[in-house]
Amino acid sequence: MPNKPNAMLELDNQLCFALYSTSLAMTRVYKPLLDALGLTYPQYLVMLVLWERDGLMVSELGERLYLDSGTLTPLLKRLEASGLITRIRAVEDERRVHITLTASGRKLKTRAAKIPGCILSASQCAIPELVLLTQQVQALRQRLMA
Amino acid sequence: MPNKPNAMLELDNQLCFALYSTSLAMTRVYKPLLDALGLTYPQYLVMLVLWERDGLMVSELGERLYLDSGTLTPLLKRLEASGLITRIRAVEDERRVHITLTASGRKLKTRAAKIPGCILSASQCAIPELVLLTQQVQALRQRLMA
DNA sequence: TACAAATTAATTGCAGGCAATTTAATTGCG
DNA sequence: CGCAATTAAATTGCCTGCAATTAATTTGTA
Repeated sequence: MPNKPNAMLELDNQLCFALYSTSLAMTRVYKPLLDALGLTYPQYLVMLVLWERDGLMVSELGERLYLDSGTLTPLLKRLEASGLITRIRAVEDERRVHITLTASGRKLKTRAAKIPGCILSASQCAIPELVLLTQQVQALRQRLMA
Repeated sequence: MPNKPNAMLELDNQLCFALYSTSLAMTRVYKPLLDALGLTYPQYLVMLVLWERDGLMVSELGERLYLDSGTLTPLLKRLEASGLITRIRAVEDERRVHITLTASGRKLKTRAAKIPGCILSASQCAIPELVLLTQQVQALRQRLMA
């Protein structure tokens, strides 16, 4: 009965592509702001986690960001090389590595505090709608991971 | 007045991270389905475009997917090596390269037609909500790119 | 017509993501 | 206790994204 038999295969009908392309568009908006801090977008996410709670293990960072050690280990080495974090093996269990902010890493939070406002204005979106959209996308994520 | 001065910097309040993590979660759901077709997710997106309209130039594919030649050229070479497309320089303007489906590439559409239904059921989401969410995310993309 | 400007892909180099494997340390069970 | 199973992080290899540059072609204009 549908007059478009392949409507579900059309690119612009697909939520996956909307998410994919919008996420990349978002990263492009962040790029100049993060360049000024010397961070990439995934590195910024790690810093957000650590600014909330310092001293996490690599695996705890991974649970928070839904990323694995194959992604995080080299990224964390670069953050360490930038002087923003330290990577220290736990003495009580030497398999574990604790990620801790340096003074410089903690200090960066002040400058980063300006970023969300810039993104908000770039998104041209009222805050209540933005909060709702965030919750809807988060709910979708939970269903996809189930 | 806010009791959470840094609420905007919290990871789970950020739309960007919701989009980023949900887009990656979506790709993970696609992975086993696309493995069966021998495609990666971005390669699948290129195939979606070509199934809608064949013979596009690299730059037209890029406009449709919001990707540049630095991403597309190697990806298209891999699709060519897989025997799904041909890359042919236009005779009327030899700067341009037309991307055309092979018989094998056209045929793959039949098998791919089952994928959207699988994703729909994985998303555990009613179609009207899904359509609305897609439109909202697309609208955000347009505002971010403005 | 000659030649600078533009356009289109391709190339280079770097930083993710992620599957698969490896290394090292710890747990737990016989 | 001894040793297999488990766990945590690191490593390897491949495929994106993307900035910056290059190469080749075409356009437009003096």
